[in-house]
Amino acid sequence: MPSTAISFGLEPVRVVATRELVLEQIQTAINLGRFLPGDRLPTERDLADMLHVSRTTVREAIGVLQGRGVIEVRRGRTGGLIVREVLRTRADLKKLVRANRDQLRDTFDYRVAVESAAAALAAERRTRGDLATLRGLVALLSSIVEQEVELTGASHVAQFLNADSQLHVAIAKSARSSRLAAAIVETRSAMFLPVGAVFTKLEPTANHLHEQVVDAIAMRDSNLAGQLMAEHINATRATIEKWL
Amino acid sequence: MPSTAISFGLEPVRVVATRELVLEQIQTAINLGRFLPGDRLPTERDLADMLHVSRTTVREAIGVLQGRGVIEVRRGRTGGLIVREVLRTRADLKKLVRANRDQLRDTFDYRVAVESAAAALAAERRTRGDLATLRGLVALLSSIVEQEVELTGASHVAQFLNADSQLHVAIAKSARSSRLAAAIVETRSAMFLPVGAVFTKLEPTANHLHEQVVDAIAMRDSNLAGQLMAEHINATRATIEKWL
Amino acid sequence: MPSTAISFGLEPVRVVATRELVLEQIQTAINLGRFLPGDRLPTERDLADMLHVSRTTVREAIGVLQGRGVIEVRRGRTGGLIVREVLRTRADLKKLVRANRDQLRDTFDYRVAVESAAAALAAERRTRGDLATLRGLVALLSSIVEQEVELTGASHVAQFLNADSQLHVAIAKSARSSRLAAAIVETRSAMFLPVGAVFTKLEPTANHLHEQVVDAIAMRDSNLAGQLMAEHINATRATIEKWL
Amino acid sequence: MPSTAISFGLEPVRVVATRELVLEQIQTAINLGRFLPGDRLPTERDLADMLHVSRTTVREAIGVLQGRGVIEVRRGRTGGLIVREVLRTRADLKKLVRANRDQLRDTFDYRVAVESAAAALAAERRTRGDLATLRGLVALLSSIVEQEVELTGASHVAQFLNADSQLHVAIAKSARSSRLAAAIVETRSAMFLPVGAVFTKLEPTANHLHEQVVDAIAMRDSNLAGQLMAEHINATRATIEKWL
DNA sequence: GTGGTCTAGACCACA
DNA sequence: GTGGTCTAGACCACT
Repeated sequence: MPSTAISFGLEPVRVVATRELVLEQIQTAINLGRFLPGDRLPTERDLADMLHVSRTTVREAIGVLQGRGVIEVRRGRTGGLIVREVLRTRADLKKLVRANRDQLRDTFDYRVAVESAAAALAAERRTRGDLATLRGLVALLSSIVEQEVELTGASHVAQFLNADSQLHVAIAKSARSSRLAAAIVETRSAMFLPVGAVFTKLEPTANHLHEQVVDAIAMRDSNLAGQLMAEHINATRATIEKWL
Repeated sequence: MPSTAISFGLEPVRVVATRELVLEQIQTAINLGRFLPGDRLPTERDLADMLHVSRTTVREAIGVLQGRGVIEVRRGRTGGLIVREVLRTRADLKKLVRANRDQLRDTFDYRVAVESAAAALAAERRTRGDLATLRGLVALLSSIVEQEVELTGASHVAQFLNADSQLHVAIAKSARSSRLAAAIVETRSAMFLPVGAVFTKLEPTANHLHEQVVDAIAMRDSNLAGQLMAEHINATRATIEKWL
Repeated sequence: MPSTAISFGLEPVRVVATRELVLEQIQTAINLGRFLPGDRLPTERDLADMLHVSRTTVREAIGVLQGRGVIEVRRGRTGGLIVREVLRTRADLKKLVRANRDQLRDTFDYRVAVESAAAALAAERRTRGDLATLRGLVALLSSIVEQEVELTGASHVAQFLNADSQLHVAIAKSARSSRLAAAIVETRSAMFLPVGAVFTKLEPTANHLHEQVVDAIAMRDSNLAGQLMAEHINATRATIEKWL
Repeated sequence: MPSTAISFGLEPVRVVATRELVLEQIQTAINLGRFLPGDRLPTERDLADMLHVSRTTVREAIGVLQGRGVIEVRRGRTGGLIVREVLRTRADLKKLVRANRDQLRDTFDYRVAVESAAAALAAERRTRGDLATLRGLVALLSSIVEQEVELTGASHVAQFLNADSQLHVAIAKSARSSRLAAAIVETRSAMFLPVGAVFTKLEPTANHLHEQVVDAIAMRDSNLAGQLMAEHINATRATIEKWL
């Protein structure tokens, strides 16, 4: 039963400044691997257009990201906003992740719920076009896993995560559910830190469950798709929990 | 695959004014039946304290609610903010709900995902205290269903919905998942209109599935709890879809 | 040409508290002789109803009037709000009036404008009923002038002023002009002090010009009515100016 | 004779919120043509200073004006509060004016009274400086009337009305009467709609009576000045009445 | 003691 | 440097 303190269900509101939202958007995009280390972000002007805010506001967010060491601003013709290689000691990361342990567990519970539901619904609702997209993304992931690693381990993982995110979102889209899709994007961004901390190099098996999930979706086996997805996420959870 | 337009995952930010958040909080509390028609909301000053905003901001939200006809403002010592009986023709409601049909379906998909996950987790994690709370709420619901109806049908339903909301949130709390709890609160508020439109009087069976879900939670049968909850919500969905 | 300071015609606004308006209304009614010394005002409750404000607000105004010595509050069955005899030395009054000399002149200019216009229009537009009313009021005034003076001089004058005000307002009403009527009421109240100060007893001729004005109105002689009214007011002005 | 209902001269008080006064001030300034379509009002902060109120209060008034479509709000460095071109069909205007026909007549009666009184007094009291000002304004009006019309008819008229208002107020100032001046400003604002509706383009003769009035003032012919002014206003009245 | 109004000042987002 | 938003506190009018 609700405690008397919130007996009316009224909780303090959190004011969100526009610049925070902008900051979050860009940081999230980087976290999700949309921009890999060394990549150039769109110009300030383009970012402002995309986000429907003024350049001033974008600049403020950029300033913060620069301060965080996430991006580097280079001037001149060859310049722009360059995503930096994130260099953090694993010990630092572990400390950081541990501090948010409860939140992490909460997020995992939520991920299992939404991602397996999305997979189950996708099995019911996917079109042939959806399936092609999913297969394509699985293939892309395989090629990333198997590629010659010329990059640092971190970048390799980042590249994988980018495609991985696309796949999970594509599943939610095949499920025709915008709320689930939004939830997936949001939680993946929230998980970036622990995932980046734990997976410093790709296991050859990283993509196996993906294939099985997509197969289940192909076969329209709703229960199986949901179950496999839950397994997949719980596997990640287990790996991280062990590491902690 | 994501369209090129959002190829970077950067979407326009939605600036959220504090007053909108306040408005949403209060409207949600009313939608969930935390305040029944005829009830008095906390005073403006108390709301401001609860929500950690200034009275001015609260008043702006109050003004909107007044404009919507949701509350009535009475001045003087014995005055206050009174929740109004919402009087809309069923035809109007049907039109309104139909206009948001896609959104409604999306919400139901999402509800099935989060509520059944919450029930399943609750079966694993509930304490004895949680169970007592859940049983208590089920009993409360039963008594509401069985009571002599001296109220209007709408008020009777509203009273039921309030206790119903409390039960569902209590399940999420038993699952020790704040994200799921928040999702449940949010979606229930979003469903306020269609539910209010369809259920104009309580069926004697309205509470049966609740009992079964709580029994499954009591027996720590995770799968069953999740399954029954999904059934429960899908039953509501079916009723509404049929009505449309 | 407007000075640069108010080049936009925007001047500071004066905030008017409700209690001031209530105070003004009651004070004005007394100034105009609507309530004579010794009269009882309506009860607080009735005043509140008449003025469309709460009793609290009326009480505040009453308090001020009591403080000014304008009314006396008597408790009990025979009690009520009693208008007091105003006792001021003539020297005090002269000082008071002199302090507002400019304003007084301004008001006279304005009175000449509106009252003679009202008289002129009344000559054009009066009905037979209007005329009867006007004649009645002139007769009333005559009877007051001629009556045995049992009262103090001040009360006698006050009684006269009351009827006098009614006549002037009746003329504006015969002119079918609410703006002019309102202006007349307002200015007469503003003139109360100087007039009360100067006319301590009634001249036998006090009513003569009234008769002539009403005659002109009866004959529908617009110009004459306006001219006589201007004369009438300018006579008062001259008397006061001489006294100052 | 006054009805018993107001037998004590006590009428309901009208509570005036500061924001209403502010609204009125700004709307009046625009009505009088102090700000022409396309002009920028002073900034919110400046208006607050001028009107001796807080910016919040100004903003409330601004919001109403925006809602009325009277001004347009532009953000940013080059933004501000811009007076909009009022576009209403003449049929709409006619309907609007007709609805207030009684009030319009009342206002005209009052205008004749105060404006001709002001002109008459100005003839007696004007200084040489006043005369120069008056002549200047008449010349300005002439130049407006004769100018090549590159503007829309409405703007041309608005420009004329602005100077016209200045002239009439200047006459009241020459009369050394603040009450008359205030009355003139107020009534001119009240006539904004009908005048704007009727005079869609300037007649070449629009300024002729002005010249004659000022000549009469110059010659210190009080009666003539008042008479001509009355004629001038009655001419306008006749034009409008005919149009209705 | 409730809602209604106003203030003075601050910071934000925009162009 | 503009409008947009929020705050904290005060006083007022109502019942």
